[in-house]
Amino acid sequence: MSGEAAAEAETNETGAEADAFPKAYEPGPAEARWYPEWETSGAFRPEVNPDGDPFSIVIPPPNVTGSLHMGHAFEHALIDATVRRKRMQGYAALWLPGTDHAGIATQNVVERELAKEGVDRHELGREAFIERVWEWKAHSGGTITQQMRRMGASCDWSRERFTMDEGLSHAVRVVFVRLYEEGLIYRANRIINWCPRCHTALSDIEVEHEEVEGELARIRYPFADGSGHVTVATTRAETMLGDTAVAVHPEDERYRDAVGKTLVLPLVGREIPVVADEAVDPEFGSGAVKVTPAHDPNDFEISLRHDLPAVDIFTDEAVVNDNGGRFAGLDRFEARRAVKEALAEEGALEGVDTHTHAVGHCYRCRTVVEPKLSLQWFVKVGPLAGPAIDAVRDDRTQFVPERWEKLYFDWLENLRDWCISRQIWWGHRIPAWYCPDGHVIVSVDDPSECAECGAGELRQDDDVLDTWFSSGLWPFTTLGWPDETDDLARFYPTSVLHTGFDIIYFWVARMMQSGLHFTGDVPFREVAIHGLVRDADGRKMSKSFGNVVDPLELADRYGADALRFALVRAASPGQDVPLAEEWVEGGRNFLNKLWNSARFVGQHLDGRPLGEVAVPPDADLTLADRWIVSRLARTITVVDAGFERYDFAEAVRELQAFTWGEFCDWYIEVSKLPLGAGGADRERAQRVLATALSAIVRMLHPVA
RNA sequence: GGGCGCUUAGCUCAGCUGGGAGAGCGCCGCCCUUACAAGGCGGAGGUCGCAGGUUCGAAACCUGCAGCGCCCACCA
Repeated sequence: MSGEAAAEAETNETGAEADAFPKAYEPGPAEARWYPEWETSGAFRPEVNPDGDPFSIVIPPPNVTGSLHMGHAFEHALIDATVRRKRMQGYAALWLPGTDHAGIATQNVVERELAKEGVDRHELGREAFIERVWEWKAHSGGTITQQMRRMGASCDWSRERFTMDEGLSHAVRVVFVRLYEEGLIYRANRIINWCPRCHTALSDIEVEHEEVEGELARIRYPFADGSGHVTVATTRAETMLGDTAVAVHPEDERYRDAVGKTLVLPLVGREIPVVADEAVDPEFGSGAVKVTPAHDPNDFEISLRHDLPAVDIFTDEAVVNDNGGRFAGLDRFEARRAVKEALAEEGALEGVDTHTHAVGHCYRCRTVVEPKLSLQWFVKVGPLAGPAIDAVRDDRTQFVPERWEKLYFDWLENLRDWCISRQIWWGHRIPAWYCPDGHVIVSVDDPSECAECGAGELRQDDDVLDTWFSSGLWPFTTLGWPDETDDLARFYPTSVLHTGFDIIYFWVARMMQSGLHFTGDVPFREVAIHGLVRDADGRKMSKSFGNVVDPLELADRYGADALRFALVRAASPGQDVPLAEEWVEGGRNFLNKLWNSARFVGQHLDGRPLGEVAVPPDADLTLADRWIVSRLARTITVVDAGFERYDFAEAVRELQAFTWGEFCDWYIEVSKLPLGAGGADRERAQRVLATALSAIVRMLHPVA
């Protein structure tokens, strides 16, 4: 911490206490000593600059699923650099910290913990289970905040928030009720993405598509009147058990006569119609599509247009149910094999081709997602997306680098309604109640009777909200919304959001929509997108790869500042940052160099504090003096510009090159002569040295 | 099927508005010279992916190609 170097230099007035300025840079004790002092003195609170203009950043709240990883350390280093710099510039700078309850992810973690004890959450029951998750949260959340302190994060802990705090939970209800009353939240039976492992619905972006070498089975469906057959192609043969029609394109000559006729579904015997629908691509396969309304979104749409029934053939575990007749009890992949075999026996299987296509997986557990017709809550996003697009179009919010805007626009322009209900226990329970007569009451406060019929027996919806529903409100709920608090007035809109490109859809776009809708203003003026931390060979850090590096371990070995320095030094805007232990070692070496330059300067100030000497000399400057002063001025310009564009790498590299290559290698060496000469020469060199050192230390403070 | 990014020294990368090829780490040689061996001094190392084009001049701008990586996608 260069701030400490300066502090040490100033307290070490006599230069006599050798221990106070050891020969080697020892970050451990210094970091441990200063952080608590800074925190308790209120140095991290915006109130330290009471008259400053507000500058604010809300943390992308880490999930309370475990501990911090290198990605967090990196992101926090960038945020901290930004906030520290603004604080130095006199802004009332706020970095608001906090954590996210992370619904499915945390529930899964706790369920795994329970499994170790041989307990299933259903045995515990809902309340006891949630109790357990709160215990887990207390533990994990505490770990995270301690780790952030260890890394030197200058956030205002007095304003720490959690997505399931009382205040934020209240805000969630207010938002839900308001959207419901505006007709922007509705409940409907629709095809959603179902995870058979997590037992819950997922939104479209919670599904990760992956190219798979699959198959395309051609199946013959005979006409009921015995006049031949229609061949359909499918990647999921087992779903034919739920077919209720076959569709062809209305202009397709081949099927002109077939439309309106009846087919007999093989294996099942159900009579199903041939319908004509524009959605069918006559070029694909045979041009005839089997229609399974309960298990395919396209087919569901077709079924609505032709008034077809939907037959759900799966249980919540994706095992064939009673609608699957003799295949009941088989898991969907077993069923696929069995159905093909049975079809082959009947002579209905025309053939099977290989076919690569994308298959959706649950982003939390990697299980293959099952499209399923289900009664869920949705947000109608159309009216929300427009303003969010406009706000970025007219630069009320700017992305850095700008190219990410395109991604943002593409997504918002093609949004489908957002499924927000989750069939899990950990999260914000949906504020909807049902009376015995089927009336629905949506309310901020728990109702005691049905608003329509007065019935007293109300049952609350069992589901909880998508975790991103509450994190999407983060920039204003953390500041006190819906109350009109001083903080909300002062710090909203926030200044900049530092975040990764991977959550532009999940989080950034949602905050933009909700922020604009509920506060009338954008949630942040800028979105600075950073890359991913990778290993020294550019590979993604992953547990299965065994290349994850624990930030705390590196911080203990080289100092938190050395780690932050190494991370930031590689952070060109939007680029991934590779990290090897040697880079961190290099950071530590640089700080050691700086430490020793401070030690040298301190030894030659005749006991005067650095701040007192750091004034430009009035005597005539030597060539060397003028050179270093001009180089310093240039460095300040470049470093400043780098920070301003969030090009931290540029700023830090320049600063390092100047400090080491020019100030230490040349000026300090040259200064030894005038320092030894004494008199005015000595005084002049002292002032130049102190001026430069002081400037360097202050320029570095945002990072280390 | 769309879109984006990358390709510069052994490794990881910077090079922003065209005119000097750079950094960190690694490597080689000599130095424990009282700020610093976590260091100092000196040094090796690059047809800037390929092919064209624009220009007095291109690593940088344009076009095409190749390789790598990422994101999105309800052609069964």
